[in-house]
Amino acid sequence: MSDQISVILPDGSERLLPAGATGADLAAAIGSGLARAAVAVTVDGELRDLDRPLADGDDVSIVTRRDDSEEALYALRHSAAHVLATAVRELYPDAGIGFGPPIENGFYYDFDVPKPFTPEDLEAIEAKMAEVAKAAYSFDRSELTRQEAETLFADDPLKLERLAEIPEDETISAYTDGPFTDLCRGPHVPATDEVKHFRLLSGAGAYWRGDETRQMLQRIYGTAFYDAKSLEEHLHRLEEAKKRDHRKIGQALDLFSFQEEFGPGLVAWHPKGARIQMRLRRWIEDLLTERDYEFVYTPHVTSEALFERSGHLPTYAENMYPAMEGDGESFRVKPMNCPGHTMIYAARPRSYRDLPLRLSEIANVYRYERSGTLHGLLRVRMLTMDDGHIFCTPEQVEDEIFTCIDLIDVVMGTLGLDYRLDLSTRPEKRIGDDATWDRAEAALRDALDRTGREYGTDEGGGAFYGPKIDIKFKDAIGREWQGATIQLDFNLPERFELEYIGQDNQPHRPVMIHRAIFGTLERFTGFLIEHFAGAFPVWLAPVQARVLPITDDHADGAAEVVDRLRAAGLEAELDARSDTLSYRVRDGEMQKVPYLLVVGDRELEAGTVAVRARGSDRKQVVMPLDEFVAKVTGEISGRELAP
RNA sequence: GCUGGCGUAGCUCAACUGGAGAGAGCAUCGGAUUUGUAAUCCGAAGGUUGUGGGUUCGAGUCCCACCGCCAGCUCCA
Repeated sequence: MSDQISVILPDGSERLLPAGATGADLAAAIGSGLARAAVAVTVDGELRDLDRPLADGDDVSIVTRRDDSEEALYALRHSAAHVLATAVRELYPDAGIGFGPPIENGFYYDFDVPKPFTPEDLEAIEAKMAEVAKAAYSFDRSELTRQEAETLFADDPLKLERLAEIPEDETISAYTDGPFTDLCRGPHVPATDEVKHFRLLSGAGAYWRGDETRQMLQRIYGTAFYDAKSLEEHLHRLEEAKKRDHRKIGQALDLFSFQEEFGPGLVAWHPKGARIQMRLRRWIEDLLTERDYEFVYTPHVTSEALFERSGHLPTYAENMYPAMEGDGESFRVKPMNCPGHTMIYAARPRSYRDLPLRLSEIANVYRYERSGTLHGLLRVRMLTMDDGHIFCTPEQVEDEIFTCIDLIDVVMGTLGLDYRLDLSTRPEKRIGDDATWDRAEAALRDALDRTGREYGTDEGGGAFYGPKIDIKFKDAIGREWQGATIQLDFNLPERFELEYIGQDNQPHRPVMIHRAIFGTLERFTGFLIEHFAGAFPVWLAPVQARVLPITDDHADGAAEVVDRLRAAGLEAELDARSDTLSYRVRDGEMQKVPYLLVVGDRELEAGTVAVRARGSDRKQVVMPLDEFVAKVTGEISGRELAP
């Protein structure tokens, strides 16, 4: 064995190091500044501790606390989780130790303790963490035999369980920081004093291994950064996100309500919220009409037999409202539209000439979601799907998928949203033969390739009845949302024995595509509220213009302006309250009205309006009323992101 | 569904360790004011303290059950 090794740096250059040199040694060899900033390394793309030896030929990159990379934060937060566990063990020596991974924006750790942590407990733990951090314990890695590990964690049943699952050929490692040792794959920052800027955020119950049949542990969530400013910014973002909460804004703007009298998860759309719904609905209906969809209506309550046949009752019953009885028969409220649409397909013989048959129904469906999962508009029990099903030949799948993605692109583009596509392929448990799956996945891939967009692949993430494409998009503050889905289905055509007569005069089985663009109007509206923080572009805004007469003398003139706006199709209202103009301007701004039109002597004489666009402070533009109408109707018909 | 927390006027929040008729701001209503771009003044009304039991001389406050909401888990559009 040579006494020197050569490693490759990110710029492609090679560096000679003594055999046994570590990442820290490499950093020191490059420069003292780098050595001080280094927290970890990546070797061939894999994140590792700084103090592990490098091997000849390794592709090494130093991860520093300054580069704010995902890797750097990963190592820090993973270490912060250990600091948390160290602190908890100091305060609660008998606490069982579950998992403590870094997660997006932070970390958590699960503990087995007899009593949940209170906010005061969290404060005490946070204080203890600061002590642990200050003590600057180094994170020491040790590799253990299975035997040693079992001895070491003999008192920790959760760790033993985890240990038993580690494959024979995998190295078992543990990390020690001061008084605490944890079974852990690593890597970590060099020492606990790197964990300076952290905050514990909340505590909550979490099932061991995420399995609801297992015991519940107490999870503590926290976050950590390398510098105080980033931590502050993150906490500030959390505050901002709270202000955007659609439940708060929905209340403030009088868009919708949830009331005990309706029942959990059941939303009542007030007039202003209903306007948003209506705009979205008309928009998607127009888009679908242009794309040769046919609109259908199917019963909201149907015989239970339909859902027996579709397979929903055997597999989906717990998400369905209980049966209601009548004339000795059982009926169910529909949780999905697909069985109904399938029946429409099956209502008469189909020829290949009829295909593709594109059916859409923007209908309310009801799902009996578990009570604990309900969440504002984002998770409800009455939901309005912009549902559609395409029945087509296998050869048509690619074109149809492409058209669906293109439609999504139009919708996302109009709203100014960046999105990404993910293909989910065949899972272990599935129906249909491999040839069918091969063809289906290839069709989805070809359609995705045709878009020219990048897409991710989730191998094995498809539904048992077919592969799918998911759309994820980011909102104004960087949060990712699950949006549209396009799903291939071999199951329902099978169950309902759907057929079409092909060119060869033989019966064939069609492919069914489920797709929703918004997903549900409820969730999508909730998303839009948070994305725009209630300040909708004028085409979506529930009130598009509000007219403010300066004094009572201008009220009649202002009312005429309102009439004129309404005649032009705008949602306009008059605010002739006897409060000061300032007061009414403030109210209009708080109600997020896109345009406030002030009307006084000057305007009435000249036939103009003084336009204050939302958020423009004192800047106002005086323009002829006709010009304003032309401008805004243009913005509305173009669905512009204005003002 | 599970674990924990919370539930006071339309909204946001007060009410000392259980102690007299549960207070305030905003919103609402009435009056005054007639306003030129983010809160004019005065007044009034508004609550069986989520619901139902219980403990107590006395319960918004303590106990139990139920309902709902919130956070998280699980599930998911």
